[in-house]
Amino acid sequence: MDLNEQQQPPQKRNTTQMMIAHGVNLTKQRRIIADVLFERNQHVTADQLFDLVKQTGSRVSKATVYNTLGLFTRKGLVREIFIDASRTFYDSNNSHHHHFYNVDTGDLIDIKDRLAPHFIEQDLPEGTSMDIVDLVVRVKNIKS
Amino acid sequence: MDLNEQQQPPQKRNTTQMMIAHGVNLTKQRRIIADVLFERNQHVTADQLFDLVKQTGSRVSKATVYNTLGLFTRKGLVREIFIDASRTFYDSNNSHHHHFYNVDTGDLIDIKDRLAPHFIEQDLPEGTSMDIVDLVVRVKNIKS
DNA sequence: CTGTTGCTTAGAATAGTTCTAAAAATAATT
DNA sequence: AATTATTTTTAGAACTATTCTAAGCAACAG
Ligand SMILES: [Mn+2]
Ligand SMILES: [Mn+2]
Ligand SMILES: [Zn+2]
Ligand SMILES: [Zn+2]
Repeated sequence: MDLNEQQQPPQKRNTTQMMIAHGVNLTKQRRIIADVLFERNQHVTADQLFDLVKQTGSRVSKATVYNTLGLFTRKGLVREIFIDASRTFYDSNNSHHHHFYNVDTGDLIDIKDRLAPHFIEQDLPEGTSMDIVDLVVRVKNIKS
Repeated sequence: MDLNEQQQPPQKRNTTQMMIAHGVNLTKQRRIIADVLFERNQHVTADQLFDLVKQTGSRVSKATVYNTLGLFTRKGLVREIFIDASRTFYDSNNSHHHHFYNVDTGDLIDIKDRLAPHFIEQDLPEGTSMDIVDLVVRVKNIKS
């Protein structure tokens, strides 16, 4: 339902370095957002992230949270995951991996290995059965 | 951008039979919608389907289009494909397959075979390169 | 008929997201 | 430093896909 802890050990990342490496200009608000977002591997909605920032005592507008998530996505710092029309998650773990989404609980958790879809069924989370495999390969035009 | 023709030959399907087989009660509006939707394999948004129905001269409310697509989805007649927060497509081909989505053109086309994601790169549509593979395995709780 | 249930409908409401336009911060230039 | 240009933030309005509401209609059973 809410934030989903990840299995990987939470290695503290240098958010300043990350932003510079990806060509993101540093600002006060972006630092705050990045620090909260990359504190650990997690899947958060824009609204959840907005709340998390608030909980640290810092004040960042919701518009900036959206703007920053969009920027981070374009720059490759985070991955957008579209679960349905009203559930967009941002994945602070930008490495290549896929997800289990539990339609009953709303849990969104990582698939550890790059398993072929046909073999995933063997490794479902405890107490769950396969619902639907949604694979969308997004391609882009080769710029000429 | 708009409706994407599919590669498969459009075999006319008996929509009445389909609905009965899936436990959908027959109504005037559901027949109209099913006839338009299953006329061929296609990926349509609710709004596009609403327009298509209008073009046949029949009048069905937008609410009923949404209700019917929801019902058809629950009964397994169609598949929902969530491309992003404002793009939900309904696939009139409910057989197990995946999709290429072109982020530049908006084209949504079928992936013919059940390829493992790692081998898909070899078979991209002409003039496109891989953007992102979005695989979400939806699981559900085993009811006790 | 009469009541019950299921279905359709218009329009209102919801909610996630984007837009707008102005202020603030930051950087560049003289 | 002072001025100018650029970027960023912000509150709130606007947008839009979808869902909800509540009333009417259709089908059907008793
Ligand atoms: Mn909240
Ligand atoms: Mn339209
Ligand atoms: Zn993840
Ligand atoms: Zn398809």
